Amino acid sequence: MSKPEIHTMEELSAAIGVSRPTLSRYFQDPTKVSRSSVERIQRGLEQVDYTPNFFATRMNRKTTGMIGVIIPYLNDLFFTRLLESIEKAAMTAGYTVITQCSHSDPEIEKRAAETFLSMNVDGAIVAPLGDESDLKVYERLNARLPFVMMDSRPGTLANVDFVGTDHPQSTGLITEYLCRVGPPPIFLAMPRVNFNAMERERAYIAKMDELGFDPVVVGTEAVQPLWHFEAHGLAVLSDLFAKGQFLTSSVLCVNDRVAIGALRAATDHGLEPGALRKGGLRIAGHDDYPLCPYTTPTLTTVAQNVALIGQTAVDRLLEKFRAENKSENQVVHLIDGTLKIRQSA
Amino acid sequence: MSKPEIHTMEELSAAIGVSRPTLSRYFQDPTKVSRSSVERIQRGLEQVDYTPNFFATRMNRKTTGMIGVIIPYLNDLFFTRLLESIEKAAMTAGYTVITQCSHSDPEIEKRAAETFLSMNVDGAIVAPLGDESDLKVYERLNARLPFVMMDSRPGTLANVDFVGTDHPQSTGLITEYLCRVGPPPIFLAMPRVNFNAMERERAYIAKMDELGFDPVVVGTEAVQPLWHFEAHGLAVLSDLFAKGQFLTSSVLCVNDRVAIGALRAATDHGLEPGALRKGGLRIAGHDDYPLCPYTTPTLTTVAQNVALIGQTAVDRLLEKFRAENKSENQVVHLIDGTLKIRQSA
DNA sequence: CAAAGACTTTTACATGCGTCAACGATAAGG
DNA sequence: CCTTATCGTTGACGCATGTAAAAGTCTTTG
Repeated sequence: MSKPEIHTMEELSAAIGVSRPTLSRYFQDPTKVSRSSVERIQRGLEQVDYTPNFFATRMNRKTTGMIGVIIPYLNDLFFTRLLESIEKAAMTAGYTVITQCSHSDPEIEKRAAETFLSMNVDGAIVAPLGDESDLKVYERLNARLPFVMMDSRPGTLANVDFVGTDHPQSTGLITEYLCRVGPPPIFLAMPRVNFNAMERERAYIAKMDELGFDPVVVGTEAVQPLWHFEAHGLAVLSDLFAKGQFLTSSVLCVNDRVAIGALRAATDHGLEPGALRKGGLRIAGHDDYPLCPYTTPTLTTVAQNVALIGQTAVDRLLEKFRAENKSENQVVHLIDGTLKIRQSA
Repeated sequence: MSKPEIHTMEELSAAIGVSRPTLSRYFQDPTKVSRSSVERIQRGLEQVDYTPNFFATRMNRKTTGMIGVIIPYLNDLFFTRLLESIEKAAMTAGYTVITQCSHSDPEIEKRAAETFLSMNVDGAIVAPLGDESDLKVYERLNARLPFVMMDSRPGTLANVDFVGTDHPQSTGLITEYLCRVGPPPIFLAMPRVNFNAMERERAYIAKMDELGFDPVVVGTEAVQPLWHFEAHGLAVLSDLFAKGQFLTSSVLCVNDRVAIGALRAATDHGLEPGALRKGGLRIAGHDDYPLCPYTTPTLTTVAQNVALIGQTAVDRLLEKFRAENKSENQVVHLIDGTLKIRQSA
């Protein structure tokens, strides 16, 4: 960069002969400055290297143009897709997204929330960690900011906007499908610390009851670190196979990552899960993880509409920005899942 | 929140009877304030709800305590693992990580770099997009900040620190392995826009030459959107199978995601890739994607030491912080890959 | 040609906190 | 009890920009 560096608007204003406040207005919205000044400023900017200081601008503006997003895990393509759709929606609306990951640690989640408050973000979107989270963190955000909870939610939290999949619908859909085309499925669950995992488990049981079948739930004990979903599915199913159980049943997994582990367990035991093998083992998941079309066999699942969830969360936040403090009622968006029938069930 | 909210240090200082500068020093480092003041302040903080303003603190400090990180894709577990290791290393060192994703768009990558400059981050770590990136963006960052490039690098960029896998070593390792235990592999490449993809391709050719085999490279034409690696592997290999080629060869894929697509192609064509099938099709990848132990067959690959790469990148940045402007020479850390022998080859 | 009107620009103050130099208090030494 | 050294405290200024109100400027109208 051979261009001389200029660090403040003051210097810039001296360099190109336009007053500093005019420059300030130019950088916020060039149309608020007269045609002639715009040209003078633009000619000037070509000569030097200057960008307004991020902190100084944000500190004084009423609105920071920033949205804070917290997700629980990073190493999960479901959340990265969600994040991607949020970032794109926010970018389109002219907002900057600041992402923080809780890394499965409630303490980090709490710190991230405090950071957002101290940054005066315009709003926050949070996908909560689960049972171990401090609910006060969410209440605090909700009380002080436009706030939307996403993906999963604690049952006890009142008056918080929510956007996520309609799990009774989505899990009901695949449960019904599995029952229709083969033996009724058992449910390969997870330790009951994740709100969605619990919702899906309940939805499975409700649908089974409705259809007149006996629900069977396995895998609620933690045998692996919580976020190693594949390892969990593998361990639970391997264990059952070793005992000679469920070798020719249907298995509905709480999510696709668990299902991928389950597929491995099945293959390890010489089984080939698939819809075509009437009466044989079938395995299905939930989410439509991006790798589902590439597993062997390809994985039957229910797709969450990730793009719509992210977009809706941002849209709802934007609504709240406009509504200011006209205290509205709680808004809950439940989005339908879509059956993705592939080879595994 | 029944606690009264306090928005400025000024108010807080009035509320608990300690001068504002003392509070300022307390929040930066409590040991710089006398024992008695610390107690007064802590008692006061229990009564009210206050956090120092993020922007105001950052604007005035010489050092912002922030590290900017840019990664090219989000929907890739390799990068999320890298990000995770960076965040943990940075957190341990007391730094806050601000992450931006380029979403495969050089324009976004450029904006992210500008944002970091305007935020006065203490340093930046960038995993570049590839051939389409504007190299001036990296030069600009390197000239103005402690800067480390990570994962892959443009060949033409001089005097920039780098941390990444030693691809001649890692790719050489698996090429040699494949040649040793079976027929010499063809290389399932990618369009030549990704620096690492090119490095691995060259490393494969070099090793094949060294071993006296004829290198064969396929898949350099783009048939899918660039970042759909699995779809690329599937499409390229399916195409070749349809023409009756390479049905019983070995295939070294440029990375594991491509290999996962290749596995699917093989299975679709009734083939069962595996090391045990002497003379039959074998498929291997590169990276040790977290799902490799769960694919069918489990995927043989070379692991990149993600944790070490992330840690080293942060460490190097910290070194540069201390070194100030004592212009040191360029430092390049090349980290060995490790062979992960599984079922597929 | 003067006055009114519609914009622009500028003046002056505000934002929330870091930092230094001067100040004050406290404890050790005589 | 007074002096000196030490350490923590505070007043005053600085940081890079936003913003409301006052002061231009130029065009339009009577």
